Amino acid sequence: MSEASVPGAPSLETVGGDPELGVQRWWSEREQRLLRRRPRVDGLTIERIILTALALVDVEGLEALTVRRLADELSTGSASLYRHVSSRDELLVLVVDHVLGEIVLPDVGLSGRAKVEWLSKELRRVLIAHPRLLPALTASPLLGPSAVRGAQNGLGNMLEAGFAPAVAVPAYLAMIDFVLGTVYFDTSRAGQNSSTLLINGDGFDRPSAAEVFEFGLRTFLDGLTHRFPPPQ
Amino acid sequence: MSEASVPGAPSLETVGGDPELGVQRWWSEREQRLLRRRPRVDGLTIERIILTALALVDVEGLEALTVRRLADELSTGSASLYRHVSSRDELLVLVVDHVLGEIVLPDVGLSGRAKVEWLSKELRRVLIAHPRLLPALTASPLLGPSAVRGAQNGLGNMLEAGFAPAVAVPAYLAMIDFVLGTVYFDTSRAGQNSSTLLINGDGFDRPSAAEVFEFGLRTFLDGLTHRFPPPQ
DNA sequence: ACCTGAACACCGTTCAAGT
DNA sequence: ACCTGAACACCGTTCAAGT
Repeated sequence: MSEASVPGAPSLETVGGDPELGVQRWWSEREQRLLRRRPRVDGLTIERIILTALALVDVEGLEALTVRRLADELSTGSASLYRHVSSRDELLVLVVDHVLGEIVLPDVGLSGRAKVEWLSKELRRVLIAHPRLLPALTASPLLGPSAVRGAQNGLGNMLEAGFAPAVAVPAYLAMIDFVLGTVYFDTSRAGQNSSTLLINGDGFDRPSAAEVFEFGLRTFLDGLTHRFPPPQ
Repeated sequence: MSEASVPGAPSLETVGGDPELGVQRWWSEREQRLLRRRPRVDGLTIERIILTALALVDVEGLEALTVRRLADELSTGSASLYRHVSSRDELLVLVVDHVLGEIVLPDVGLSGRAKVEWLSKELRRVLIAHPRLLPALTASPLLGPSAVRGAQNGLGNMLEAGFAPAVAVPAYLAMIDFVLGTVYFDTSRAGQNSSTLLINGDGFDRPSAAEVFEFGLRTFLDGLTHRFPPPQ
């Protein structure tokens, strides 16, 4: 997994050379590259690679996704994979965006608040469907086509729910942080027992991860409506 | 980083054999072991190992923390480190709890709600101080002595703020998820640009990570008070 | 008893040599 | 032009041999 860039380095989006993995320009240049490309003779496609990688992660975990192991799974050599992806990190970025593509956008007929709730639940749903992939979520900025689609819908929903941009933007971002936080720590070992055993030790009931999510989402949205009542 | 245990496996806390890394019994058995231990002649102590590992992560990132490299840093061989920690994962667990030990608990004179806010901000503060360590947070349940100290204080604050246990418990857990979510995604590459470039593209102002955190915390706590008004 | 050099079984990635 | 075997420079971890 790649490290964060050095603070103070020039903005990655504007520099002339190769763009950093996963930033906006990286995605657009990748699209150009894919269009220019001739079909490969060996039957290997990036789609097949991504699906096989995801299946491997789902079944055996992120650690099992090694370039060599994936090549085995595809009956080829590890070097051959490097004709389709330039690094293991790039592969992870592609798999993550593929999973975000499973998000079903809310029906346009729903109210703004209902759309906000729908999208949060969908994000949680698709991520929980692939719990062992989650540590890869932080490997790159979430700017692939599916992530962008979700973010545009999500922010749009907040605006449609009647919040001014100066409220909708931090509200949207805070809600994403909350959803990712619950998913991350509820499915990883961090949340598995976490503070909870303690709580059991104190004789309190332990709510399920889903209950904590519902509770937090509802409380946050109620607080939002309470702090910023919709204009009449 | 270790993988989550197989779902459906017997509870890790109650089985007879060696407890899984980071669970409660693991911590207590570790304490027993440390008490029985004679001082080492080579000057290597677990404290020195933890501090050196944390410094290495802070300066060069989590990837640079290899057993071999850490051994170099301590002028010894990698095999020698295995007399103090049984794996790289165990080392990460110890470093994470060490960092949580930097949390300053709220002054007892503060109100319940002020204590809740204080602890959330402290958790955020100590984690942000070591951004490159964060991916290690999910490697194990957070049940070390410092994590337990923080969790007990955190839940206690919620109760002291006047919420019934059935509210305080999910509220506490949801808030932790939110704090960890903001820290995680604001400091990792995932949040670095995230949905935010998009937003810039749409002409909206981009709030800072700190602003999103403050906004979310305040909104959540307001929602909590609104949904569950304190008895008189 | 304690310590550790050297080995084992892996990694991600590159590149010269093949077709 | 496309593909890939074999190598390079690493890993985490173990264990027999040393003191």
